[in-house]
Amino acid sequence: MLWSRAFIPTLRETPAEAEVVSHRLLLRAGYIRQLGAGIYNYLYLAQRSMLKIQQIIREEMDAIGAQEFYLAALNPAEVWQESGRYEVMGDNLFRLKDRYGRPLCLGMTHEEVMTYIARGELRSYKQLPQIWYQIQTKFRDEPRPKSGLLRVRQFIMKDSYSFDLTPEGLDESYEKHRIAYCRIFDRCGLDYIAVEAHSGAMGGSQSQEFMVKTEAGEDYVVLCRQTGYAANLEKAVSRPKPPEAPDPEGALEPELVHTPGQKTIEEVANFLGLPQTSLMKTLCLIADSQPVVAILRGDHQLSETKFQSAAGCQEFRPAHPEEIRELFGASAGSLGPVGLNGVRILVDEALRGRRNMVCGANRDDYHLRNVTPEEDFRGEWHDLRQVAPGDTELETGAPLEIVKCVEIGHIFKLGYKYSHAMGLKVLDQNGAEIPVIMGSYGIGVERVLCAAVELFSDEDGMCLPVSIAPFEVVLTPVKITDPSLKEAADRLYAELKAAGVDVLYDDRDLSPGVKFKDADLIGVPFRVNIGRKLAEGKLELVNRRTRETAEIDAATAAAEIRRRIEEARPQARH
RNA sequence: CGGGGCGUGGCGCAGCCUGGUAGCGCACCUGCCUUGGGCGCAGGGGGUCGCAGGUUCAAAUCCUGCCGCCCCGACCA
Repeated sequence: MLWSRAFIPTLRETPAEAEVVSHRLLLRAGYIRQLGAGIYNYLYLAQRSMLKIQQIIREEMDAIGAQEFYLAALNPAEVWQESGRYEVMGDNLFRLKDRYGRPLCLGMTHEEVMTYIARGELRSYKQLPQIWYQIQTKFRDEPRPKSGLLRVRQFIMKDSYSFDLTPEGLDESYEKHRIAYCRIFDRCGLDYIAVEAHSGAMGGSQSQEFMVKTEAGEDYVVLCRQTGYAANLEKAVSRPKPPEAPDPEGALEPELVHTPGQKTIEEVANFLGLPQTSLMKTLCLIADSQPVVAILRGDHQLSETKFQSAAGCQEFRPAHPEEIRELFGASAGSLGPVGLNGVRILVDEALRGRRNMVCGANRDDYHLRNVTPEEDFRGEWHDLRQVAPGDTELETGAPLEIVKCVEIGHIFKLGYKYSHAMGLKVLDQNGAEIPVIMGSYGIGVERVLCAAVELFSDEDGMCLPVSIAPFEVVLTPVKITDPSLKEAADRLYAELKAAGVDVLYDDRDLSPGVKFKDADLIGVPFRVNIGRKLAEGKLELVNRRTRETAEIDAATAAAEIRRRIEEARPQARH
């Protein structure tokens, strides 16, 4: 492509609304333009990168025997009503009506449609396993689109679905995907982490997310460098920091303490001269309309996802002050589990074995000393707390760190959720009807691009990996009006094109500084300067990421450039 | 949905408080000049001041309502 003919609207200044690095650079480099909140147009450069990412995905999916479909994005509501997700997805699902008033929605993922196809056509165990995938636009009415392409309302996703006869078969399909995902992200040149994940509203058992560490992310991952443990904060487990003070010994009876005006854990701890670790925190949640009480160590935070699974509820919210008053006879500053009847009590594992702690007395301005779980109250033991800084690895006690990440892919075992809901069954060897077991596997294509930009950029712009950059090399004759430079550039351009290299030829009559700045900004991994050294038969090959400059012979430049591009191309390591 | 901010040529902003001529930098067009890191000189084009209503002789500016976008929170396969 000739730069003089290409639509690459680079900006010298950053549009005011862009905060995160990838958003700023994608705008400045002329990759994307915004159309509305969470809605973007992908211009020439973005589309080239997106297509390269999709091609890598396609190759690796095909390599595990997956079959590409093209599915309807416009879905009749009935299909989603069957699975129950028409309600579950709430406002996140874009809904519309056709001219006759029939309800439709825009697909935010395609479990329903894939299951719909499968149940109509799959009849026999002989047809399994199957892996079907699509690379298509998804729609989600996000409550708050943000961070450029990282959280949007319309985006491209690769999603695949596996259909197996047995759980063992699902294990195989899942493992195939895991390896394919590693290969895809390797080939896209990303540094990523595979972490244990919560399977959330999708339902299912085992689940892993592929994460890229970046400040622009919205997920937190708990990592252990020594043991390799890696899990989403939503599901991570840990060994808590030990209590700061020993518990009083002995079989002491609960004792009322007057604590006027002391409501928060911090206030009560200070008032009594105890560390927060000697207190119990009592939270009241309304889970699927039923009150549930959660007891945690004073310094710990409730993990919402863990609470939800422990309570086994669809949704929950903090109780309102009136509800708390009615249940406990006290307000939120003085709640405790002692003497509570008829309410489910969930107790965090970190309190197991603790004795004679402090909690609220269910009487305003009073707390109780010497409260011991299992003796003074009973509840169901669960892991309820969120991993906190300073916690250590559960088994080994090795240090943990918590890092901010963006999720680029997610694989999980769905199990029978959709086959049951929608009646997907096949006949086995004995002629008996058995439900099909499913898996679901997604990759956010824009997020792969964003993650690459977040990972590889500097003050001048992007430094994209060769495999997903819109061009592999840019030719920059320093002075296009100089016939000898132009002639050399023309020839090299023709040779590179003939060699199958993705080359952008900056044939614009602009000062070299402008051309260098533009090339740096759009992130092409190699630049060839054609300038003063040409008289000696030399060109300069500049590596965008390292800034290393090599002199190469003009005569054999095309072959040399090609060699270096291939050398720089990220390889699958799995 | 709660809190905050912003809407003025393509981009970045000033002007608004204290009503009266829409302005600056970049980008763009023409010509000359220049050519190894966003070059110089000269000339030029482009704006319903987010929308609607109100106050006023007069509104970008004051008042009311609405819309849009961004950020924080809530939310989120």
